[in-house]
Formats: sequence, C-alpha cells, structure tokens
Amino acid sequence: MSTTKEPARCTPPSASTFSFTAPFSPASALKQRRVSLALPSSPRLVPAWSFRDDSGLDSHVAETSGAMSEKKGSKMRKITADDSERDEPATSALEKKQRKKWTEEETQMLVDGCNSWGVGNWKAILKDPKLKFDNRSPVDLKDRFRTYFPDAYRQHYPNAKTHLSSRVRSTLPDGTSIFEKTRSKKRRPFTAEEDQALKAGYERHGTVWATIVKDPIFMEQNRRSTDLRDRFRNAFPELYQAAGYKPRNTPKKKKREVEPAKRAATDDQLAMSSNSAGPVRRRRAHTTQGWYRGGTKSVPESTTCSEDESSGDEEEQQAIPKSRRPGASGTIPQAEESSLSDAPAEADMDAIEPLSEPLSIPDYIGSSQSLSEMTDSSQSQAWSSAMDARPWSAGSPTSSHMSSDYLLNQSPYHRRSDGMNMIGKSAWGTQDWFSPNPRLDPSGLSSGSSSYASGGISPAPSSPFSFHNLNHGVLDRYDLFPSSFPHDFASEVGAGDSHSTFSDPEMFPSSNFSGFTHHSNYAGDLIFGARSHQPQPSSYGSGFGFGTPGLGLTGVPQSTGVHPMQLHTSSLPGIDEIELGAINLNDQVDAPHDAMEGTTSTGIQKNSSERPMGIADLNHFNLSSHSLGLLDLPDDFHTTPPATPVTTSRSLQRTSSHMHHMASTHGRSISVPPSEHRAGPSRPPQTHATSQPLPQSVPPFSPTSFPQQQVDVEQFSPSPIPQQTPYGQDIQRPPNDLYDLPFLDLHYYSSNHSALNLAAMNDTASKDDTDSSRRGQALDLAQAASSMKPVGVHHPLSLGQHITQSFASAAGKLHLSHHRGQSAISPKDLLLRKGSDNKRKRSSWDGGAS
DNA sequence: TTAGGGGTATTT
DNA sequence: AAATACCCCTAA
Repeated sequence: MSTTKEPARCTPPSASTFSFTAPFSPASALKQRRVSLALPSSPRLVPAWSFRDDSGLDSHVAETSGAMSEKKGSKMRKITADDSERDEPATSALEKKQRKKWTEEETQMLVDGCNSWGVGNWKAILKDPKLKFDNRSPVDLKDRFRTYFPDAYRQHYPNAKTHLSSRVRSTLPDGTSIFEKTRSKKRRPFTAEEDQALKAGYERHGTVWATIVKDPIFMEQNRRSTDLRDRFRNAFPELYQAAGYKPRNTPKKKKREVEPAKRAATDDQLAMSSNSAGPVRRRRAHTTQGWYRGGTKSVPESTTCSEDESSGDEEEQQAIPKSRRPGASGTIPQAEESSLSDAPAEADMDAIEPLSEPLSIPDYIGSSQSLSEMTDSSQSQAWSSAMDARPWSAGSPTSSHMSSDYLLNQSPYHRRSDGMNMIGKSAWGTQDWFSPNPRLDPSGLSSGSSSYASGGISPAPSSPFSFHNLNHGVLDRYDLFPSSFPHDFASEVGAGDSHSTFSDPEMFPSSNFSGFTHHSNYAGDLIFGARSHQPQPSSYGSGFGFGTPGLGLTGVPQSTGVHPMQLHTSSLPGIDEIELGAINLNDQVDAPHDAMEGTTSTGIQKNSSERPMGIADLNHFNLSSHSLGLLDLPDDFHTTPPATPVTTSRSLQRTSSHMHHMASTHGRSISVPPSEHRAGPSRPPQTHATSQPLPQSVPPFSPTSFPQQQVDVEQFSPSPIPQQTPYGQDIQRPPNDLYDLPFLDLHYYSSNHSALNLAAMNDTASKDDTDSSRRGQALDLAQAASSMKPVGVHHPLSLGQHITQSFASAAGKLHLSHHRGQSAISPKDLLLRKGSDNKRKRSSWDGGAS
C-alpha cells in the first residue's frame, strides 16, 4: 500500500536500460512528442449503437484452441481476483491498478477505435460509446497499442525507443496496418430518384445544396451537400454551369477557368480537395512526397497519415496531373496553385516511380473526382489494400513476428517501389520461407513485369469507384500514367470528393450538423477549410462491404466470431462496425477472417492464392470489375502488383534500425505523432454515414464464425496455412457470408461477373489468372513475413537493393514521414530489425526476441 | 492528453 | 531468468 506508485524509487534499472538509451539524448533528451496535431478531437461521437458489445462473449478466447498466446495466462491471472477487490480496498485500487489483461475484445475495440479515431486519440477511443473497454485509461490504450501492436506502434511512434518489438499484429495481411484509418466511404451512385430530387431541389432551392440535401432521399443516402453539388455537376452540367459553377468535367470546357475564382474556384477546391484550405498546404507537403504519391504519404507520422494525406494525395495527384496539364495553370485555382508547386515533384515522381504513381493516382484521382457522384470514398485505402497479401495468414507460421519489416513492406509504397524495380519474384523468392506458396512467386514475377500495371492497379481498385462515375476519369488516369490526359481528368479529379468524404462525419445524421463547415450552403462554395484535418474518419464501412478496405486488422486475435462482418451486416448503421470489420483484429491467424477482411478491405489484392481471396478478391474484383467494366481493363490491371517490395522495406528497416533510429531518435526531432487521424479531424466514426446503403450488403455473416483464433501469430504458425490453397481457407470459411458481402458490393457496384469470378476463384484456385497480381502480393507479404519473424531469418533480400531503391522511395514514404526530411529512411524504420538490439530493455519484451 | 520511458507483476 | 504484459510517471 502505501507508496504504491512511487516513482521508482530505487529500482535500479536493469543495466540494459541505460545502456543504450541514448547515445544522444540521454534520458532527458527530449523526445519530441507528438505534436498532436490536433486532434480534432472531437469528433462527435455519435451515439452509435453499441452493438458491438457483444462483448459479453469475450472472454478471451481463452481456450480457443490454444492459441492464446498471451492470454493464456490471462485467465489465471490473479488479477482477476481483483475484480472483486477493486472495490474494496481502496488501497489497492487507489494505489495501483491491478493488472488486467486485455481481452481480445478490448483489443479489438482498440483497433476499432484507432481506426475510427486514429491512433493516438486514446481518449476519443475511450470515449467512443461504441467501444468498450474495461476500465482502461487512455494510457492503457496506448500501452496496449504499444505492446500488442508493436509494429504499428513503431510506425506511429517512430520516436519511441523503447518497447520495440517486432511482433506484428497490426498489420493486415496485406500489409496494411489495421490501424490505418482509412476512411473511405463508399461511393454510392446517385439513383435516379436522387437525381430527380436533386434536380427538383435545384429548381426549388437553386444551388443551395445544403437545403436540397435535406431531402430525405439524400438524407438516407447520407449525401452531403457537396455530394449533391458534385452530382449535380455531373448529372446536370448545363444547369450546373448555369448556376454559375465551373463545370467540372465537362469535356467541353475542361474547366471554366477563371470565373471560378469566385466560387468556381471554390468549387474546385471543394471538389479537389476537401481541404480546401488545405489544398495548398497539402500540396506542399505532398510536394515532397509527391513523388511517390502513391505512397503518399510520407506520412510523417504514421502510416495512417496517409489518409489525410491520402486524401490529400489524391488531390495532389490530381493536382499533379493538372499541373502537368498544359493549360491548366491558368485555370487552376488555388488548389492548383499549390499543385503547381508540386508539379516538379510530380515530375520527380515519374522519374522515380512511374509505375507507382499510377497506383495512387488512380485511386485518388478517381475517387476524388468521381466520387462526387458516388459520394463515397471507400476506396481510399484501396491502395493499401491493394497491397495486401496476407502472408502470414496464408501461411506463414512463422510470420508471427514479422512485424516491423513487415509493415514496411506493407506499405503500399514500398510495394510499389519494389514492385517496380525489383520485385519480381526475386525478392520474394529469396525468402520465402513460405516457400510453399508457389503461386506467389509467379505472381511476384509477373508483377514485376506488370508491376506497373499492378501498381497502378492496386490503387485502381480503389478508384474503381470513381470509375463508376467517371469512366473517363478512370481512363484518364490510366492514361496518365502514360501521361496524357491531364486536364480532363484532372479537372475532375479535382473535384472532389475528398472533401466530401470528410465532411461526412459532420454530416452525420445524428449530429446533424447544421452547418457544414466547409461548404457553404450554396453551391460550390465549400469552404472547406475545416476538413483539412480530418482525414480519416475511418471508414465508414459503408454498407457495402468494401468500405473498409484497408483496415482489416489482423492483428488482433480475437475476432472470434463475430466480427466485423457480422457487425456490419447486421448493423448496418454503424459505420464503425463496418470499419471494424475491416479492421478487426483477426489476427493473422485466421485465414478466414482474412477473407472477410479482404472483403472489407477493398483492396485486396494480393491475396492471392494463398489467401483466400475471398473477400479480398471480391473486393478486388469489385474494383476491377468496375473499372474493368468501365475501363475494360484487364483484371490484372487492377490487381495490384506484387508486393515484392516488401521485402525490401523490411530489409531496410531491419538493417540498421536500432542504431540509426536511436540516433535519429534522439534527434527525434521529428516527432511523429501518430496523428494520422488526429491530424485530421478524426471523424466520428460512428456515423457511418454511408452505411446502409445497400440492404443487400447486409449479408448475414455468421456470427459464429470462427472460433478463434487467437491471435498471436505465432501460435498460428502451425496453422493451416493456406499457402497453397489459399482459397481453401476462405472457402472453408463461410464463404457465403463473406462473399455475400462482396458480391453484394460487387453487384451493386458493378459487376456481377465479378462475383462470378470470385466464385470461380473460390472454387478453384484458378483465379490466379485473374489475380495474378494478387499472388504477387501475397508473395511479397510472405516474404516480408518470413523474414520478419523468424528471428533468425533474414531476408537476405536485399537490404541493399531494396534499400537503395526503395529506399528513396519507400523509405521516404514511410519513414520520411517522420522526419520528413531528416534522415532518409530513418533509422527508425530500420529499427525494426528484429530486435535484438535496440533498446534493449524493452526490446526484449517487445518481442524482440532475438 | 499523449508520447515516451521506466517499472513491476506475471508468465514462460 | 528472460520475456512479456500491463501499469505508471513525467515531460511536453
């Protein structure tokens, strides 16, 4: 009793501790902290229903088969005893909290929360009514995040020197982080009724979209006023112009130019970026990043950031093209201006990674622009998803640890880069501990060749949405690659939904904001400034399955049965759920989940053979199908490229990590807060603005689902690895459910055949063809995973190579973010390595293992 | 409030 | 004993 907390009194730290600590900054040093961007804080939480709680079940899976890694003990914990205690003696209670193990449920909540609110917004997460935590404090959440998702932690908190570990739980199979935020909403094409209502509304209210949007029909669709404007623009271009707006895509004019300055400009801005104000900012920022846009993000902080940025990127991308575009300059409004500046960057990009670009670009572009019509943006993550592959799930037993490296790999960026360059199978070939997955290889290779395509593709999927609307847009994008089309598409792109996306949060029904910050009520004028922050509100999963593409969490073990999918399905309403679904922790473990996840995650991609593909594929397909349909692109196209690159990244990280990062760390001047979300206003997740869209989408997921899995990958190891039979797993799983979603989505969006394909795929593994790319991805992942985890394993791959190549690009992307400029890759990244060294102390626990 | 570092209770 | 998971403290 007594002193409980005292600061550590004497406790001599283990030697280890000091040992390193710092080369530089000794303890005191300073860490930089995150700047907290802003935490917008506030996302209002929507009341959301809390279904999720199901918690009841929880229990951590206790047995679930044994897998429990950590948990096992949990049950035992004395702590439990506390429960009773808690009350009692204040003493203990007061003094210290007893240890409470985290349950999977809680962990899942955490994940969900991170996705909804952004990593680092612990409070917000804690407050989220939807999320239930067992008397945890924000710090607890943070700690859990740190300990359970060390890999993610590293990404989000590059400055952290301690607690390093290489466990990877936070990454999805695709490599994307579960925590990413993604926000994307899905696009929901305007229905005839809506168009009608829109027109009628226009006739009645003019361009006062805010008024028009009040029409129940729009409310139901969660359309934002900007969405209406965008749709109006597309659907009734003439009226739109008549109303004084600049026509967006109209082929005829490209842009109106000029006039716009007033509002038109606004419009563009709006359209272009949600962050109107931001556009400039962003752009700038991007500028640097511009080159990889795809990667985007430099994400200074976290991976997540991508979102914002991603959105921003989108803009940028758009911008880029624009900038490029010939005449654009004049016309270009503010946004463009910024973009202009970027232009150079763009060029760089091309130079650097031509291929990669496409990826992101498409997505963004497409999304942004076309979105308008659809209004949604779920794909955002597409890019990320594209990457996905679930190595571990597939089979990397070992993968359990992959972690850091893995992450790196994950990053789309990396992928891209690698893919572009090296990839090929080589990378992965080397490693594959997974060897078992033969398929992967091929793909990888293919990817190499196709990398470009694939690269482009990956994003593409996401973009698909956009495509829906703007077919041409899509094409354009693609064209872009080659370089063409600037204006048109650019213009459209500019348009933007991005903002809309953001706005969504605000829009939420529940809150009914009266005012949208951004846009003024009048047409076109969105102001927008507001949004700049918000990046991600996590996705809402829209009703469609795909909403959450990127999120799928794998890390968390639990997922027991329900999961996200269920949630969504049943509860359409909650975006969160959807997100969750995406996010769910399913740890890598479950392949099945993966499927689900995949689904959710639009991206998809990689999955490939190993993975079931199911969902993912579906999603993937969706995209592709859409796009294809529209574009006629081959599946491959969509498919993301192989992820081979992954390896690369990892290697990089690994390599030097500690040291460097330490150093860097010290320097840490940069802090990078995890702000991804934060940075932006995190949107209130709950709203789910888009959710519900399709009843269809509500497939029944069986709640039951999987028993568990625990989580830790490790345990997983033996597991079934589907390497070769990717589908198999999925299939096993309740494909129906999974598929259902996807299908639904697919259908909804576009193609039936996609569904079919999926089905086919499922059955056979044949899909390979289609997905060749996926496979590649998978491979990549595999590599990553492989290397990562096993302690010993190294992926020989190529640090050097990757590093070199990717370094610039990839490194820059990810890590750079932090430092942004400072160290290139930042040692931090490198940290990953397995571990051992770093800091030690903590390292060990982190998993350092070694 | 959070990031980041440290400590300790537990588990392996 | 090492590793781990959870808790705390403190600087910013």
